[in-house]
Amino acid sequence: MEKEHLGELEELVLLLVVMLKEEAYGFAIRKALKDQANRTVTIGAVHGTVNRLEKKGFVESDMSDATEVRGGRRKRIFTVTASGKKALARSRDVKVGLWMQIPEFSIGNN
Amino acid sequence: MEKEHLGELEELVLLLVVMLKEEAYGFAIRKALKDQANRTVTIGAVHGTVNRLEKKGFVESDMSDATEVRGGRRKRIFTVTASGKKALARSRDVKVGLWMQIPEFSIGNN
DNA sequence: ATGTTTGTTCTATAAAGTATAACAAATTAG
DNA sequence: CTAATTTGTTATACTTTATAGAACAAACAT
Repeated sequence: MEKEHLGELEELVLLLVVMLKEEAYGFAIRKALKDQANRTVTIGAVHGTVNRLEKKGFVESDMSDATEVRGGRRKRIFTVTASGKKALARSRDVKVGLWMQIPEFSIGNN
Repeated sequence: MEKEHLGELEELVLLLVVMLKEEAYGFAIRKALKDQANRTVTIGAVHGTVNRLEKKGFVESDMSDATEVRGGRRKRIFTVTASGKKALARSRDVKVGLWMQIPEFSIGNN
């Protein structure tokens, strides 16, 4: 329990997978990235990232049934694993720990 | 004001540069990384990172005078720039914003 | 049946992160 | 004085993450 840290985009994507729940698939993640994190990336970047996260065991994926939306084909839905949640909590704790030691950056400020 | 985001190690190193103040040089950053962030990296990794941060304008550096410590040669001291502080604040705001939307990860929990 | 929409997969390149070795200056021991 | 030791930075090579774009696939509409 010391290795495996999340890259910067990996962390954002993983957080959004948690937030999006049953709606966590490529395009939706990309949209959330833009809306919620002000981060514009291509769809290829998103899929590359979730694939990496899956290989690391931080998410799992399953194909959904197709919806009855225009064109709506099957989606690959991602869900966070227990290991993924731990990685997120660790990353958060490290950063919060550092911020708290810097008055200028303590949460709430600025 | 939208581009230029910090990598994961870049963010930690930049935060430590802020914390270490006049003691922010290669070896000290590496030690703080281990003590404060539980992150073990080689000294080459640290220097590569601060060099990148300097190229991006997030830190500046100056050679200090040699100290009277055994072997103590001149150190390259890094200081955060206004632009670096903004990048840190932005990164923090994005993450705090996401965490707050996820009860499970809201600060204080876990 | 063919075009449009919604979505994933593939491939290539750039940027970030890691490890190791080479180099440099100051200190101390002989 | 000069060798070895300590404290530190630079250089180089390699792997992993991040980015972009195009190719591909299925469902729906006409």
